[in-house]
Amino acid sequence: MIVIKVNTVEFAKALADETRQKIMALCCCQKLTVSEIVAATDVAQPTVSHHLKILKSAGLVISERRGKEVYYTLNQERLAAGCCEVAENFAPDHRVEVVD
Amino acid sequence: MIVIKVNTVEFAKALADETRQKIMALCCCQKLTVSEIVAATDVAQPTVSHHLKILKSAGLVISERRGKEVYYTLNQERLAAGCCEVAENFAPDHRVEVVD
DNA sequence: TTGACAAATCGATAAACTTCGATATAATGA
DNA sequence: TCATTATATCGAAGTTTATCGATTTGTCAA
Repeated sequence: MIVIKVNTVEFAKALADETRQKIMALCCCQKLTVSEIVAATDVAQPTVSHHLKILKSAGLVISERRGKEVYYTLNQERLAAGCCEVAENFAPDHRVEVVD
Repeated sequence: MIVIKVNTVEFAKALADETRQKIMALCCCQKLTVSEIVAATDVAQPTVSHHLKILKSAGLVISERRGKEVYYTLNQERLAAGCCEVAENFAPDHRVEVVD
């Protein structure tokens, strides 16, 4: 079993924005280009790129260039690990786990 | 079974600060007065009160006045619920649950 | 009711963050 | 090479947030 260590402050900061949560919900189960995310949200392209950068720094999205386009998708494993890490740190009386 | 609905943006914002995470870690398993939290952290009393207010708004701490002092303790149940809510929203392929 | 202590609120300041227009970089096809 | 399209970076403006000193509020005991 692989244990992913997550910096919980960086993790929480990455989540702590409505626009980023929208982006995360969008590319949670699919790969989307920046343009597609821009079209699906109400923010400008540089803003989307900015948020994607923050999410990427936190390890919460994975990117993959295909020609001119870059596809982004949520790193669900990392997200689940972050949630568990937070729960472990602050709610030790409640065992929160990834059940597979 | 009681399902606690958590606003994930407010939840993440409440977590998204190092000082608040320190405070949460401190009063995670015990009741502490504001003075005790001030003594244990490196921040001024008004700052601690400010952070406690944010945590309380998010439902993450419970307070209880006893005479002149106010005791704060982390609401672990709420914290675990928030973690699960985030995981459910953004990592639906990974089942994250509170295991009791 | 007054004095003392704990905690909350106020007000100001500085730092961090979000947003976007303008511009730069990257990739492709003509 | 040049034009075009996609994305990233830059720089500035506006907003939010963290912090703390000063003050207020709440509680109790004398």
